[in-house]
Formats: sequence, structure tokens, C-alpha cells
Amino acid sequence: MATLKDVARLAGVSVKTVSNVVNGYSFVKPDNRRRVEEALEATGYRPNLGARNLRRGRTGFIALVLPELSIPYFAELAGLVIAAAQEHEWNVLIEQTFGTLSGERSALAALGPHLVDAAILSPEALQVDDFQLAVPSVLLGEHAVDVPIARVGIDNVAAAQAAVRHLVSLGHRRIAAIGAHPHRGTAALRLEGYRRALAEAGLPFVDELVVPALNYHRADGAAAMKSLLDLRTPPDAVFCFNDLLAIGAMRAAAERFVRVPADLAVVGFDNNEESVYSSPSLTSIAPDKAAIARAAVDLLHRRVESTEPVESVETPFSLQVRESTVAR
Amino acid sequence: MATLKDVARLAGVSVKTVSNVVNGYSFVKPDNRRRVEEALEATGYRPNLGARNLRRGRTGFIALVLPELSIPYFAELAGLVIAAAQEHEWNVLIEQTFGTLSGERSALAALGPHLVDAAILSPEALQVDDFQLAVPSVLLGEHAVDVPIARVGIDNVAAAQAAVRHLVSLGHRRIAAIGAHPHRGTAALRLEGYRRALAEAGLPFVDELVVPALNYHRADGAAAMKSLLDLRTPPDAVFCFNDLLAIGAMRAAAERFVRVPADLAVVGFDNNEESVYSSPSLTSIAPDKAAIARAAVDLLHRRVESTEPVESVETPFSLQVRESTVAR
DNA sequence: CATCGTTGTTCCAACGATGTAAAGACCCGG
DNA sequence: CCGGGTCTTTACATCGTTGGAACAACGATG
Repeated sequence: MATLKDVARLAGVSVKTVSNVVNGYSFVKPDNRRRVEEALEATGYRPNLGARNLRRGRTGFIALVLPELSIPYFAELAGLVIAAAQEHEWNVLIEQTFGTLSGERSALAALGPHLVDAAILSPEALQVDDFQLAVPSVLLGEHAVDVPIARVGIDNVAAAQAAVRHLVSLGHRRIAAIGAHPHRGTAALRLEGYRRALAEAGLPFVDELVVPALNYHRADGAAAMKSLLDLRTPPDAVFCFNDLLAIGAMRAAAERFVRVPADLAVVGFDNNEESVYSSPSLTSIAPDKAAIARAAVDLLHRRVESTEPVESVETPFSLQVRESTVAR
Repeated sequence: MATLKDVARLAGVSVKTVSNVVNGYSFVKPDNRRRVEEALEATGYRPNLGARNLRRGRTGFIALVLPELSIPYFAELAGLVIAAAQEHEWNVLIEQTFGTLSGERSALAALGPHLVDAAILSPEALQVDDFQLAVPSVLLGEHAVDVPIARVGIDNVAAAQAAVRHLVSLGHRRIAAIGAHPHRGTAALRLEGYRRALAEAGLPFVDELVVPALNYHRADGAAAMKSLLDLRTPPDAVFCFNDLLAIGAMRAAAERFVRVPADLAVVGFDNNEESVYSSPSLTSIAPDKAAIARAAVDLLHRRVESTEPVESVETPFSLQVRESTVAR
């Protein structure tokens, strides 16, 4: 692997001059510049990023800390973050926490300024005390604890409210919610949106219609749906706090021969690609994931370049109406 | 951020002694070791990986080059690779190629020995000439071109054959295939498995029943299925070269009111989590993804540690039978 | 012709860690 | 108390790069 030294020897100039050419410094004699460029070409020089970063005090990496790549929402998001990071010449390091406190703690501990320049976090269990972050960071989505860290995400209350409002507008009166969670910030906000939509429609908030989910996987949605269908009076609609729960719920409904949407309307949250092709396809809240990824990366880039103050970004969302609420 | 120098000053020893303690060198006096350990604790020292790797000539990273994280198979695999890499103290850098030749080329070009110690590649379009790899690499899945690079994956011919054999055993006689592709190695192998299974059952190979797919996304599966349903005599079963195609195919079938599995049996390939919860759930070839991830990472680790010869690994697979071929 | 500012280049140190070699401490037997 | 070996520690160079100072070359200016 060619180094600056090799190139310099070949071009007959000093190492620093080569470095200057590589870094686009203006004042290099055309003649030398040409020779250096030829030498660069001939040797196929690629800068040693480790050395460069050691010198510059940068690493060229950002961390993306998320629960699990096998969750479609995070996989899609990760893809978009990688693409956005590329524009700032950042490489992305993905850490999986599996949604556990210990996983999140060890992921955070592994990050240091020597490893990454910044971090994008999607925590689910962290406590206030854990947020002693070594590098500029941004939180995705809302979080239960109130910490002075920039956030990027949609207005979860408004989004949930829009979802439930949609169900109300279709005439549903007994609307369930799946995905309540004691410690998850987004869960609380979505529940609040659900509550508000019911209130503004003059519908009662019924405890038995709110089902918790410890994880947000398909299996949890199925289990929750089964318990709802076992009620004396099952719901005529259900708002799931993410698409996986909704997919699981629809699956459970199908197994009980409950027809969606005729007997039960279902709305999800995240707008996974999967939900477009399920049978029936799933009505879902669609956060603008590309906007989230870009906003998070750009925000971090500005934070790293200049010491700007903490600022949060609210990204847009929309409601995608599909067969699970309105039959084709 | 504390450096070795800071720790050394605090402990009253030389930098090298601290380094020795950190790296578990045996001959350090108990007294000094204790003082150094206390100082390490007090300063919260974390080694600067850039500097360490500069010195050691290692980077501590491996690259995972894949088409797209939004494809569930690759997302699941990436998660497993990250977990496997962690055991060797490797961080994983994910590069997306979007399945294009230029994307794959630029991903390869970006990888150098200064950036990663090794690479796991899942190429779809690369030519022989492109495989001038700068670091030890392993290919996932089969590839059309024959290059002397270790591979990890299942026996695609046998797997495809097993899938189609299953359809044959259920009495299907007009079995279609979705996912043929001119340049994709795995596609050729799966097609070969399909061909063999037909042959051993004494069934004819019918050209019009083999539908190509340029990409392996749900939309491609749906489009292919539509064209099959438009045939004068539509198939009574279809083998899709991956689960996404199968999901798309089932969706297209549902839109035409073709019942699965009564009118049409469907088998997929990859065994995505999604396929367990679809309605109907999808029969699929299940590669042992965890085994693939572990084998790839371990193989690379051995290659980097000792200059071992190129060796390939064949991982197991199984057939998961679900509702898309056998009604509940 | 001395001085000056501009332009172009080189030399040196430094980033933080580790390998090497050599020096220092220690203990043993003779 | 010396020679010789085994531990233990240290100084120094080094990895490849870049910032800064120093220096050199140059034409322009007074």
C-alpha cells in the first residue's frame, strides 16, 4: 500500500507537498502539481484514514445505535442513514442493543471519541443517568426521560391522533390500542394521541381495550389481538403502535376468521414496505424516514463542524390508507 | 479523553509500562500493576483505536457489502454478522450497492486495507476483473463468475430441488418458477434445482412457466405472478427464488381472487420472519442464517490471523412447510 | 540594491499507541 | 562480591498523516 512517502519519492518532492496536493492546497506550482498527480495515479495512493484521523482528531465514523436490524423499520432507517452519511464522507457503525438496558449501556460504553465522531441513538430503556455521552449525539423518536440532547422525529401524539381519527371517521366506536408500554416514551405519546382522538369524538377511554406489548414484534401483536378477541365485546377497530404489531394482529384475526376490515379495522404505524403487500394491505402512519435520516445526519454534521447549540427537528408524516381500514 | 501518557503520569511509571498492563504483558511488578490499574480506573482510560491500529497495521473493522438493508434477508443477515463480528472484537461497516455494477464497484474501491481488515461480499453484478480485492474476503452465496475466493452459503441447487420436490409431492404438475436472472449466479443454481426436480418427476420444462425478475423485490414478484395468471393455462404451483417475490406473488394472486394454496401453491426462499405471519403463511427454504454469518466471520478471522488457504463452507438449510402449500 | 510581500517548499513535531533494544533491578551460586 | 541469568522498566523510534514554522525563490517597490 503506497504512502505519502512513496508518492513523494516518485514525484521528487517532499511529503508535505504531496499532502498539500491531496488536500487541495492552492499554492503548488503547476509543474509540481502535475508530477505529484502523476505519481498519485501511478502508485494508486489512498490515504490511510487511521493516520489522518489520528492527526486530525476525527475518526470518520458515526455510530447508529438501534434495537435490532431485523426490525424492518430500523433496517430501512439504517439504509437511509448510511446513504445520508455517505454525503458527508462518514461511515456508519451499527450497534444493536436488542432493546435491553444492558445492551444499550454497553453500546454507549463502546462509543468513544476515538471510535466515532458522533452518534445517532434510538434508545428504549435508558435512564437519565446514562446520557453522559462522549460524542455529539441525536436521539431518534421521543424518549421518556428529559435530557438536553437534540431529537429528530415526528410528532407522535399528532400522528397517533390522526390514525385514530381516521378510524373514528369510518364509524368505528370501539377502538382498541395495542402497544402500551410502561417505560417507552413513544408508547406514552402514541397512547396520548389515541386518548385525545377518543376524547374529541366523545368516545369513552376503556381500559380493557388498551393492551400492552413488551416488545414490538409480530408475535406480540398476535398475542395482544388474541386477548382482545377474547373479550366479551371485542373491538371493531384497533390502532397498533407499529406495523409489526399490526401484522401480528391481522394474522391472529385471520386465524379466528375475523375479517379485516369488515369485522375489524386495523391501523399500523411506520409504513413498512411489508405492509403494502400484506393481505389485506395495512393502513399506516408513514413517517418520512428519509427526512429523519437526513435530518439526523445533517444535524450531527453541523454540531461536529461548528459548536452549534442543541436543536431538535420535527419531521413530517402522513397517513397511508389501505385495505385494512377501507375495503377495495 | 485520557491517553496512556496521562495514566502513566498519574501512576508514576512510564508509558510503556501502562501499555504493558493494558495488553496483559506478564512481567509487571504487582505493586506497579496495582497502581497502574488504579490510574486506569481513575482516568477512565480507553485506548485510541486509531492510534493502536495505525501501529498494529489493523483497523478493527470488517466490511459487509450487500445490496440493500431494506431487503429483510440482508437486514437479518447483517444483524447476525454484527453479532458474530463482535466476538472477534470487530466492528462492522455496512456498504449498500443497490445491486448495481457501479454500486458494487465503488463499494469495493472504497475498501482498502487501511479501512477494513476483511470484507464479506454479497455481489450480484460483479465481473471477474473486479475481484482484485485489497483485503481477505469471503463471498456470500454462489456467483456466476468463477474466482478463487472463499464462499459461504447453502447448496442452492439442492435447496431449490427440495422446494420443487415438495410441490411435486403434493400432486402439482404445472409448476412455475419466478426469479430467473441472466447474470445472477444464485438464480442460475436455483433454476437448475427446479429443472432437476421437474426432470426426476418426469415433468416437462415449460419455457412460459419460467419468469425472470430483474430485482427480487415484492413488486417484481407481483408483476411476474400477474403474467403467469394471464397465461392460457396458469400454473397450479409456483416456486419463487426468494420470499419477497413470493409475497408479491401471493398478493397478486389475492387480487385476482386466486386462492392460495387451494388454486395455487407457493414456495419461497429465505424464510424471512415476515413469511411466518403473512396470510397465508409462506412455505419457504430456510437457510441457517446464523450459521452463514458465523462461518463467514470465523473464516475471515482465521484468514487474517494466519495465512490459511482459501476454503469454502457449505451451511445447512431446511424446508419450512406452511399454509401456502398445505392448508391448515 | 536593500527591502518587502507573495508564493512555494521543506523540515520538524505531533497525534497515541506499541515493538525493540537496552538499561536497571534483583537473585542465585560460586 | 562478582558473574550471569531472570525479571522489570524505560527511552526511543515508528506507524502515515497534517499543522506550523522556517526557509527559499521571486518579482515588485522605493
